[in-house]
Amino acid sequence: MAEPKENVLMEKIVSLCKRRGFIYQSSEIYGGINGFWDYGPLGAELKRNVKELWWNTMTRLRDDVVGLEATIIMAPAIWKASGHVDTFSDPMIDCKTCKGRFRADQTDEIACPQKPSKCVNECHGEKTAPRAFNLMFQTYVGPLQDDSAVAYLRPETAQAIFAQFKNVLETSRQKVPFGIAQVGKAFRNEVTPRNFTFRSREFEQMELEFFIKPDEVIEAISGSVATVPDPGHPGEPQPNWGWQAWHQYWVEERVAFYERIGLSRHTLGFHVQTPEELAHYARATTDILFKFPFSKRDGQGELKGEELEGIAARSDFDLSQHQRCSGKPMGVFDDELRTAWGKLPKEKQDDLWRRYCENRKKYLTKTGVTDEAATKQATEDANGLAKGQYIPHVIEPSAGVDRLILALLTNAYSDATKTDEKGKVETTVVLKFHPRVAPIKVGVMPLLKNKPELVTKAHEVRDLLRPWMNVFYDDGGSIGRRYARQDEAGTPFCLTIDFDTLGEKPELLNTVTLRHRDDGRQERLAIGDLLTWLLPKIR
RNA sequence: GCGAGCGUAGCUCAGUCUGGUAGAGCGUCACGUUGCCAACGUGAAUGUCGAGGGUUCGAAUCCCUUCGCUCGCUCCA
Repeated sequence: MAEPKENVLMEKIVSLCKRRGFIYQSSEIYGGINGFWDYGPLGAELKRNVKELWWNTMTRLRDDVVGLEATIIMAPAIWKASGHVDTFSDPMIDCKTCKGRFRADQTDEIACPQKPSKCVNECHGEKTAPRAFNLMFQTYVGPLQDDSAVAYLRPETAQAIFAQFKNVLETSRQKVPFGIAQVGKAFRNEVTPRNFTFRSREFEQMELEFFIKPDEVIEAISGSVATVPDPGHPGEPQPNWGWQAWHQYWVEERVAFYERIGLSRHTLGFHVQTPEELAHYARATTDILFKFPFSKRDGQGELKGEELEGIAARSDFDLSQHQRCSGKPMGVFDDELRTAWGKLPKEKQDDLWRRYCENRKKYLTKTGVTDEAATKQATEDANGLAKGQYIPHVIEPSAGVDRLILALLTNAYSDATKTDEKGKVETTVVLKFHPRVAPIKVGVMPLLKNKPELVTKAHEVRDLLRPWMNVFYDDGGSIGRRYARQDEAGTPFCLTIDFDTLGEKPELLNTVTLRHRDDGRQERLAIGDLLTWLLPKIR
């Protein structure tokens, strides 16, 4: 395989991250630990900005989403209900002869790589016994380390949202449709961490669970479910939206978010999961991808991209599971539904009742409930619908923070080599972050540091801006070198305090040079106008 | 976890084959200088050559183990 220049780009990014203090390897002085990464001074600011923007966009700027911050260790039963205890532990078999690794439950289906005419369990390769690969980190709660004390570090933040659904519903004065958002750490004991921070064992997620009414309920209340328009943003949420409209709405909302922080649509990719790829409970999943240098290529040689976020329509699976496993009701009561139901013609009632019942039964049967018990429970659930009760469905936009950070770094990276008059070749690096995510918003520098009046004035400008944004003060070296340092950190603006600031040209008294990172352009701004100029650009 | 490659200063890398006790460029720091894009001068710091063990009079260099990184199998946010 040709050594692609993409790998060279990745290497440049990794070394820049270390050199400038974005990302370090965890525990480096002890030799490091595989799959764990620390954020340095610039990385911590960048990450904080990204999480704050997400939080503000998803919760504070909306009426219909509230926040949650749950613990990392939860009752282990949650992970039984969610399916993680079972599905995260595929028994695997290794073949010592052909070096292949196979799922133990598929050895009679997969062809042997060396003898494709035979399947794996018929070939003569020397195979290991099946070994469990549980991807959840285990620990013990309390001093006794026995089986009853086993607990897990959460492999996703989502389940806490489902587990606290009723509490939030009852204390937030929200009604379906509404969402619960959470940002936090999650842990997966990945078989092979890869691609810098892209697949880590400890990572951070930004997840929204947006609860909606089942289509049958929409139909009962609004007469019919809105048809989904052509691709694109479907506009302001409407009462007659079913899961498809809501799913499309969230995909477009999320893309708009990425665009607002500098990832234009052409840097993103989309993957609509095929029916075979979908989890059995999912109605649809659209992945938003970013074209990383290490991404695989499609038939035309175009980068396909790697997943930043998945937006899944998960039906009522999660709440149903927790209702079934905890024995606590997870349904909601909807007065509007009860009233509307009473006014429906008998045929319509019967039709909706039958469809809701069928969907409930389909779910219950798939979880292993006997046909008889499933019929009984589904009938009860459908009778509840007629009284205004249902289990909400959910749309889940789930994003990886660290992956997004890596995407922003990759997207921002730009370098150029130039030769000076002495023939010396140097490489200049500019990180073209969108000002909203840039770790340092503005560099403040006196033109010369041996002129105390310049330094004093520069300190004043720094102190003026500091309460509002992350400011970096620098008086070391030539002005060009200081600009270059800020370019490498991705600082969008630099302010230089010069003799005109002090009134050498009286008409320029109390103005500073504002220098733009991406093109070096300069303009003159009054110190008194700085905040009104800067704030809209960084928020 | 399996297979392949790699690991020398903050970064990029030379030195490893042919053992003799560690170097370059860039960066960093201090002082001087400085009139808008990595200017210059002087001075300084930094490595138990990824870690541990072995062979040897002597190991960055040869051998073993281990940790980490990259790539493939597998998995996902």
